Amino acid sequence: MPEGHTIRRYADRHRKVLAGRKVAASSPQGRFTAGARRLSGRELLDVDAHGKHLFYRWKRAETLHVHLGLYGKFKLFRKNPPPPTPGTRLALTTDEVTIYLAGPTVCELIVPSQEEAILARLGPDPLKADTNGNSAEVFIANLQRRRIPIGAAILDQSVIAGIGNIYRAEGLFLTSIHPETPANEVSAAKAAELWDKSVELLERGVTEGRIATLPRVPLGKTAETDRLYVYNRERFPCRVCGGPISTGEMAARSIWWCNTCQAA
DNA sequence: GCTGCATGATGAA
DNA sequence: TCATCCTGCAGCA
Repeated sequence: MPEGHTIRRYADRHRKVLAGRKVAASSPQGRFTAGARRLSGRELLDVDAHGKHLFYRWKRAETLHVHLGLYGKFKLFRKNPPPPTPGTRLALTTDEVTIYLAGPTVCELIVPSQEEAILARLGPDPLKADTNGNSAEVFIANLQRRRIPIGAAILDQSVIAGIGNIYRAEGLFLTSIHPETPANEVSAAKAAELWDKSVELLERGVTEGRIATLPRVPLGKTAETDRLYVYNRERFPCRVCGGPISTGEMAARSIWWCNTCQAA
């Protein structure tokens, strides 16, 4: 379930439990044995997140780069960890915690030039808006350079980093932008609104640990569609106007919108 | 128990 | 545009 908020939470959690400690590493699955051996026993210095990418920095070793893709997951155990499943790509352990990583698209060691290349092809991260003062302007400029529909543009991680399929649909709905609108035809003011809404939604996701876009959602178990406006809600009326929710495909992913609330 | 789909991204065609 | 990576789970028998 990894959009940008999930990745940020992993970074924060892993920094908290691993930074400043020597970490034992192994690859139960065997597909990262050499890398794990290289890291094992080193001290973790810091963990960074940008968009959906994670960077683990070590004393006297290369940087561990992880991208979870669609299936990847971390699991953290404080004590009595179960044995790793056969698919566990990487196990990180200290005296206090055991972390298992399964199913990532990327799990590799990289040198600084490779990290620079990764960051160079990522757009601004709404979760870093306060440290990168010109992020909104960069995002707006990125949109103005593209003629593709904005619903496709904001899934492109080089335009804005960290948005996934749920935030795409919800962000466009909450800013009344029709997903088919060509990116370069969205006004700067509207684009700024979309950036601000993305910041707000992702920050809320980090705080709450799940994606909720309705103003008030009861804590505890709720169906996903009870927390959202349009995503996966083609069987429900629009929460704002009562009209039908439309669905289709854009950038090879399903998308949902309201033709009335989101003007073409 | 099986099937298909999912909050992602890439590389081949 | 499509197949692939590879995991978990909802929905259905």
